[in-house]
Amino acid sequence: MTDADGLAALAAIFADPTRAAFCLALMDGRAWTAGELARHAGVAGPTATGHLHRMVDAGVLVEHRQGRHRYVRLAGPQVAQLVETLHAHRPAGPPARTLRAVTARAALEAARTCYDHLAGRLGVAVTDALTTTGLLDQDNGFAVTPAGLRWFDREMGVELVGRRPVARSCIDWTERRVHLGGAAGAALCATFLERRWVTRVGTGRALRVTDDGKTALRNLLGVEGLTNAA
Amino acid sequence: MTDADGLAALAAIFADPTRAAFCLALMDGRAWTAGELARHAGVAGPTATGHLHRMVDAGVLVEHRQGRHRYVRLAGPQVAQLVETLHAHRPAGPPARTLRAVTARAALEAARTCYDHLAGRLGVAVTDALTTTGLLDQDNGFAVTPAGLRWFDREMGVELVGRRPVARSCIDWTERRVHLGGAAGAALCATFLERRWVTRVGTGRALRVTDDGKTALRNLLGVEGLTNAA
DNA sequence: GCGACACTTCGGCGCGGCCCGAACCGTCGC
DNA sequence: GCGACGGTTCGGGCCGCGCCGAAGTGTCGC
Repeated sequence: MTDADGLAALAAIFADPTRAAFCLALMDGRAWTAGELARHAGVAGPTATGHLHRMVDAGVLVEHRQGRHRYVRLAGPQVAQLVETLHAHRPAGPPARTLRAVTARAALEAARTCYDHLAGRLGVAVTDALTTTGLLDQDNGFAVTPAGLRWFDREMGVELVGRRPVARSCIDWTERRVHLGGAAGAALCATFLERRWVTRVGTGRALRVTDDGKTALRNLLGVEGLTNAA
Repeated sequence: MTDADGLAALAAIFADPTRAAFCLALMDGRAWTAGELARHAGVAGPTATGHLHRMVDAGVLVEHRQGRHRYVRLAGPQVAQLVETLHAHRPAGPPARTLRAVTARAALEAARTCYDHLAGRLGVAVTDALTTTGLLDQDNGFAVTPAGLRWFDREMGVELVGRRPVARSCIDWTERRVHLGGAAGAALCATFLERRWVTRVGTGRALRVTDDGKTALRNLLGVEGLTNAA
């Protein structure tokens, strides 16, 4: 019976619309302040404080106090994956009605971050391109080939060593296909942002591929025809 | 915001200890009657009825009425996987204290069903043995090799054709390793039960490997030293 | 120091969920 | 038919949770 209690306690963390909104916002992998989350979810300060306490106690979030700010972020990739899984299995709601919602959805489908790596059509396209030479599908994830290691080192300036798993697969919420996560995915995403091949749109998870980025993706990976959101 | 609502609504289904207990019980892949579930979870009839209605409406369970009985089972492998994921990520409770709980846990760790296929040390051992010849680790699951297809046909008397995915990987809750799910895993489990290589222990998910089973596993797959629960 | 600000604690309100007992409805066995 | 039985519906009690406004604490900028 205690097993069921534990499962229920974990599920309860995500079973409130406000806490779920926090989680989805934090899926961009960044640390948000309590106030930002409160405004994002449309609740008052005290309400956000209570939720954050509960989520930190449950180990779903970690906090980092700095001056008068309280930053929180997802506790790790396992949590991000759990959120993504729940998100993918959630009953499909009615399609978006307002223009604002439609364009936001389209932007997310085109390109976004999934915790700390690339997702959406962009993420899947990049992963597919890498799979031809640098990645091997493997038990429960990807393995980076020696050629892939060299590619990351030369083209991305990232040496993939040490901590495991270096590559993890993540099922995409909109595409329903796997894309690259893990340390390699995070490094890729960080490099793309650093070189301004992609830029964040607004405050959410959506990304926009820059002109430089389109050129680079075509030359480096042969990825074509990435359309932005309408 | 509607995204968060959907995620929360799905999580809420699992956020009650009684419903969670139902889900864990149903993880044996069989159909249970409302009364069985009520007794198992220690609640009264009306309470179980209410929960089952809610879970069926949410699409987590499917029901099948037969005479004065109402049978329910998990709606599909996706739901089973979601439950298994939540179960794996749940905060580790205090270790079992009573002798009864310890032996029950040990039995589950040794061998059990995971929805409709084999799990625990038995499931992992069988999967490992098959991986040497009959299975290939692959993107998001396993692929059955031609040799594997022949093996299933000749040794198990099962022709794996048609519906996909024929093989799926499932992360084990106790072993933290992948094991064989999908149609192939289900066929394997069904054959093992049919030939009485394994038998169900009590009413739960636990399995016991029979003497016949030990012999067969050693001869067929070279799997040794499967110990039963204490 | 002294406001402005981010966050927290406290108290209280109201909704919704979980649970049960009692009564009701269909099915099964005789 | 007529009990026994599985399941359901109804009604009501209860507790927990989510929410906020007001007041308090610590930090930053001047």
